[in-house]
Amino acid sequence: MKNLEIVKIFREISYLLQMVEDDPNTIYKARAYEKAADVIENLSIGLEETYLKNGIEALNKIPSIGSAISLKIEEFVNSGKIDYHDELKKKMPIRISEFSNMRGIGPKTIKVLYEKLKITSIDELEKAAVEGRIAVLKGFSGVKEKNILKVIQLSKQQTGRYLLGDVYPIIKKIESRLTNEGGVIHCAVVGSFRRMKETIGDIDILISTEEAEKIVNFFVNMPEVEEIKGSGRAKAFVELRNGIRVDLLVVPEKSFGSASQYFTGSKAHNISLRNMAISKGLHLNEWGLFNKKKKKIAGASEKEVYEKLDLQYIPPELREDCGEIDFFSKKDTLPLIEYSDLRGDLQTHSNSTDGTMSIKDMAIHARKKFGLDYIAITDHTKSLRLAKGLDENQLLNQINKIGELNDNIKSESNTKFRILTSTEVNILRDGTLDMPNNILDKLDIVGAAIHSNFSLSKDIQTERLVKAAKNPSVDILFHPTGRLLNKREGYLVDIERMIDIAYDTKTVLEINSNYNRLDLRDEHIRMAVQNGIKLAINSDAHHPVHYAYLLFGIGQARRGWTKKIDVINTLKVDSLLKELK
DNA sequence: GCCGTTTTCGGCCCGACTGTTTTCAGTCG
Repeated sequence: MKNLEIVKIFREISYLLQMVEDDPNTIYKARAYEKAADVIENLSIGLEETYLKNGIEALNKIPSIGSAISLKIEEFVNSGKIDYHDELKKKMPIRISEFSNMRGIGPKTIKVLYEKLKITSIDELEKAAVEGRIAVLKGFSGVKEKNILKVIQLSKQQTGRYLLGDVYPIIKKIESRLTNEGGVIHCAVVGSFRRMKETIGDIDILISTEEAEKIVNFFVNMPEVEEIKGSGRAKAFVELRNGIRVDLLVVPEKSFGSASQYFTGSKAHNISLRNMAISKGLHLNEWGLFNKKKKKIAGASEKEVYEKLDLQYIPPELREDCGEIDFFSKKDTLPLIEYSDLRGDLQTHSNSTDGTMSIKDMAIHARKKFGLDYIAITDHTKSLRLAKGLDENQLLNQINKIGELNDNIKSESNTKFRILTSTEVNILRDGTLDMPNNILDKLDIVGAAIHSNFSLSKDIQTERLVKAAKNPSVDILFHPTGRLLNKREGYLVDIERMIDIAYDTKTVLEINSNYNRLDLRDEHIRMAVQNGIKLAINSDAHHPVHYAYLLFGIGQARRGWTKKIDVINTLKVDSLLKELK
């Protein structure tokens, strides 16, 4: 995938332009490259493939990519570099990647430091600050010099983005405390958390109150706070002991909707929305939507803000400026899957293999604590030795055992809860399965997954999955790309071909809800749904508490524009079984 | 450099906070 390489180059061009040029109009050129980088980063198609297949005109059709930038993409595909980028680097030979993630120090500051002190790297910057050569510069001071040293320390221990599931508990704890504090009218955690992004850079909290000063003070003095980064009348920024940054915005209740819209983002969505307001002669900011006479016409609720812009309410998970504004300006409706729509879970594990609870306990928790109507027990098969995978006889025994359990459930509790017989059958290197079809066909439902040989070439890996999908016994492909967030890229797979084959063979693709996986990812989900693929949202629970992960899977599904009807485990169990191959 | 329901030229999101510039530039979200 060349996309991310191009993104990096365009970001560098943007940064360098802000340093090299003094013309005030250059900032717009820089922003154009930045915007193009943002768009490419969220693209589900490959630029190289698009160009090779349909030429430069196809690149030109991508929003924010015009004639000049598409030429640069063409140049990169053909030669692996962009001359314009190299020229800019010659003019300003600094290590941009070292500076670009230093909070509070931007291109203008770096430019002065390069011109006055010939600083080109973090090491040189640190040395200059330690020696006191920065404080004496015009426009700088001892305070700023100290701040630079602090930011350098921080950037050295950069933790990057946090997994949604990792920060979820602490976010809920802080939200609950703030909600219950006297004077707080409404409290909402917004930002990328509310958009259910798979990773979170920081935590954004919005509060409506008439006692702003008191609330800001309460916030910056919470026990988790390690350091106050900044604090004003309407905003405060802190860093927690675990390193996460939390931003607070405080507004009056009558602005809660517009502030919520503004603070939820994404940034790109907000910019598009504000442009839309301008085109209607209106003005949008966090305090409200205003007309030409500066009279406020919306702001108390988000719904009101969107409606006054002639839009339907846009769910937070969709606010990425990826076509949602256009879509919701029309009368079409999008019956997105809701967080309460799942009736069952089609990947769960018991202590027969690498789970930690009995089948019966997994079932009881699913029914009583999570309100599910059915689960499939998908223990691993024999070739996954690490997980004590089941062989043919063990699997046949499990089928009998589940039959008995189902009978017991029926007679004991008079409920319709059902345990489905299933397995997570291992896909071998050549695409065959480690369990014969005559055994698999005795199961209610079959999931197949790759657990080995991750480094095969894209073609071979894709054919391996294609072969599994073509197997008439396989109903679902589990965690289809094998990625582990922040840990492992996943194996190479031609996602478009996989979607084609899934369609032809009626194979369901999984959205694995384990927050370390979230696989399929959002753009691929959207591509699958657009192509009529059916999905299953599963927890991959190895313990009953893991059923809670379904929340993250549904969030991811919504980010991929998934409708309730796209997801087979929103069906009643009988209808579900009829839907399968 | 991109883009078009006022525009193929002339616009380009917008407000808060910080620091030291007593009026604003830089940076961020």
